[in-house]
Amino acid sequence: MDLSRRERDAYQFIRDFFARHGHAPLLSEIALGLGIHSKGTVHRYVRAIARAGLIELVPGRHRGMRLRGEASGRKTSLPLLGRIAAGQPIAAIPDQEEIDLSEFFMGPNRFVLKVQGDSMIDAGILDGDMVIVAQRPRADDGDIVVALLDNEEATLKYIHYNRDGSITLRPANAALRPITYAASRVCIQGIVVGQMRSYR
Amino acid sequence: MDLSRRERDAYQFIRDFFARHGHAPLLSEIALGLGIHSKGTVHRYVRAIARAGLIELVPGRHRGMRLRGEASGRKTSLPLLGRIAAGQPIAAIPDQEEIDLSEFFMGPNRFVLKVQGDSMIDAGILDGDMVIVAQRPRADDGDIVVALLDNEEATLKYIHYNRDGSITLRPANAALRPITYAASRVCIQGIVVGQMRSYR
DNA sequence: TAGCATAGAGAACTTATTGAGAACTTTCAA
DNA sequence: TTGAAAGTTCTCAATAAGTTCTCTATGCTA
Repeated sequence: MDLSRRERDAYQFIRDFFARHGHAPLLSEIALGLGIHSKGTVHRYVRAIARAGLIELVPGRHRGMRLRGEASGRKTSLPLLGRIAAGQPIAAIPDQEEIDLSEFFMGPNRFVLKVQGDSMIDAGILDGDMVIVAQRPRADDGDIVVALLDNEEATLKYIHYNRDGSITLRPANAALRPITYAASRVCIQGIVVGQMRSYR
Repeated sequence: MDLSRRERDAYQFIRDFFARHGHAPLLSEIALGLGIHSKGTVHRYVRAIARAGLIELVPGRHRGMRLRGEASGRKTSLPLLGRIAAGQPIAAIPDQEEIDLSEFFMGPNRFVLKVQGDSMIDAGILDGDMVIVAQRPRADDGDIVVALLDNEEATLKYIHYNRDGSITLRPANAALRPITYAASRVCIQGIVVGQMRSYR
């Protein structure tokens, strides 16, 4: 049982709402979130999501829905307590979100690389960090990409497209220089969508 | 039951679309992707791909197709392809591990903070990053800690213990100076065990 | 050259999806 | 207790998308 586009939007909103508030949204809140003015329509979506087995409905009740599946089961999330740096003690920060670590970086066609070397150090990507890469043949100007040079050497760099069609790969390290290549020599393996580091 | 060239193109596009968006494309999206102006033609290709058993069709529905085969399971791990920076094309690197994102940072009594400001920039912790903090009353010399000053201000700093019992909190930013406090003024909320960042 | 498979355009039709809103019942908090 | 707010069940309409055709063109090959 598949969901339509708006049904998926609604499901996304519901999950998001649960993560943020710890309880289910009202139909009117979903409607607001989706930019819809009819709660009848929203109700139809909610029923479709329930039919697909993604949530469970408690008829009649206000906020009468529960998440099903991993969403409610195994805990893969940590509380997001707030911002650090200034002002208040952390414990006092309200509006407790949850951040789902398995969702944070997951996506189709992604992989992880362990970074070696300091070429992206000024971008906060250090030696030994992991970068999450989305496999894609094209990037936008300014993206951090994994690029293959002459089908031999793989590197992590900022990418810039030049007017003459050539491509400049720019390290984030004051000690290293950008280098420009003919577009044919550069094969983009993917773009960096995340980075993580473990201290211990 | 082989596919023609354009049918293969269409199948490729569909797989790609699933990978990128997590759901099926419209006929018109496939048409756009292949540079075709007739959805009737695309429909013929899609039927051929279904007849070949590569996808499953749900007649009538918008985006009514499903990939068949490996593409269905939901994972919380990503392949760790290897190290980047030098030498070989990534694809050639063997020894494929999987890295489980929900395990990587999970642990008892941990929480996440969103970093504000540049005080730890030289440690690769940038404005907007998330840090994973293990709630602990004590830290080791040199750890990055979340410390509460005079029960009022929470900060993220390196911690150093001095011989006279005082505590020095040291930013990782050349523009800022370490400050030394009496131990009684510093309350350690936890130590940073991880850091992550999401691009775009 | 005739026959066939592949390719693409597009018309005509059917159905799905989306949204609004009315009318009704039930829940819940003051 | 009670009434506003919330959920439920409809219908109506507009639009977008899928389906089924026919027509044409272009190679390939028997």
